[in-house]
Amino acid sequence: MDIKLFDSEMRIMSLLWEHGALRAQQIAKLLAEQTGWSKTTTYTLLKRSIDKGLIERIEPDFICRPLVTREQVQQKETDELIDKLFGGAPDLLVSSLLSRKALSAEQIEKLRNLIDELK
Amino acid sequence: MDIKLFDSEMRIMSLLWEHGALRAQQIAKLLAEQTGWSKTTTYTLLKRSIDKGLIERIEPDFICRPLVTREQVQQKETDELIDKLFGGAPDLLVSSLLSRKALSAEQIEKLRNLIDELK
DNA sequence: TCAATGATTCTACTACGGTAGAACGTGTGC
DNA sequence: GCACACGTTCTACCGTAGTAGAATCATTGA
Repeated sequence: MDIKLFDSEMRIMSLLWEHGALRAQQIAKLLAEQTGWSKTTTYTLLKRSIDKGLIERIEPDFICRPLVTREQVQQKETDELIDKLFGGAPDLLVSSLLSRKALSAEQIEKLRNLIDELK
Repeated sequence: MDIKLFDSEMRIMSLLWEHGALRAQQIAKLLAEQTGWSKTTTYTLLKRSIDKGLIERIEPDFICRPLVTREQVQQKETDELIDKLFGGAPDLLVSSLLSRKALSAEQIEKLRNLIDELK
């Protein structure tokens, strides 16, 4: 099970993470609204995602259940980014975010509390 | 200038960030050693990177100068990851890293100091 | 029962990243 | 003057993500 997701797969998984398991036809409907995809596009992507082990297909009714969690994907992709661009050092990513003021005062305060708890 | 880099482009840019401007032939030599690429592969990638505006070609001698910095790419890709997987909230990325113990005690201490300085 | 509508699958095109062989150009030592 | 070696460009193949039309299957209202 390859955890790296393409944009199209992310679209589908986001729906599943948000709503839990869904019927294929519902996914097709939602994605048609959200992105304008033809429903056959959605079915093709669903098939590929099932083949990749990202989604389980449950009969009857073509229910789709996610087999990976958002957290797993977050971790995997974050680690890849850190390896690729920050030489494997996660603190460099964090200090980059801090120093370019990507976080609000409240967010920083929350992080400070988090760090205190870790002690 | 599209700042998103593919793996192959990252290889080249990493060399340029590390060494500064380099001659194409040096890049081909280094990458042949590092990755086993044929030199024509390197030249193809160089051409594509130049066309994309990632690299400036300076004559004579086919000097390659990087047109984007590592910091720019770090920022761009970090922001994309945050949008794609953390709902645009950078603090969620950081707290994910903290809570899954991706950082050492010293790294956390450094971050704490960084946060203190920001106050 | 059967036509129509909607669900699902089959098949296939396009664009592009990854890769490199073959060809071409050019300077240099003999 | 020329052969050779190296630098550079041209051209092209492969795999696959993105996309969807056409065909098929199933359900249901008349």
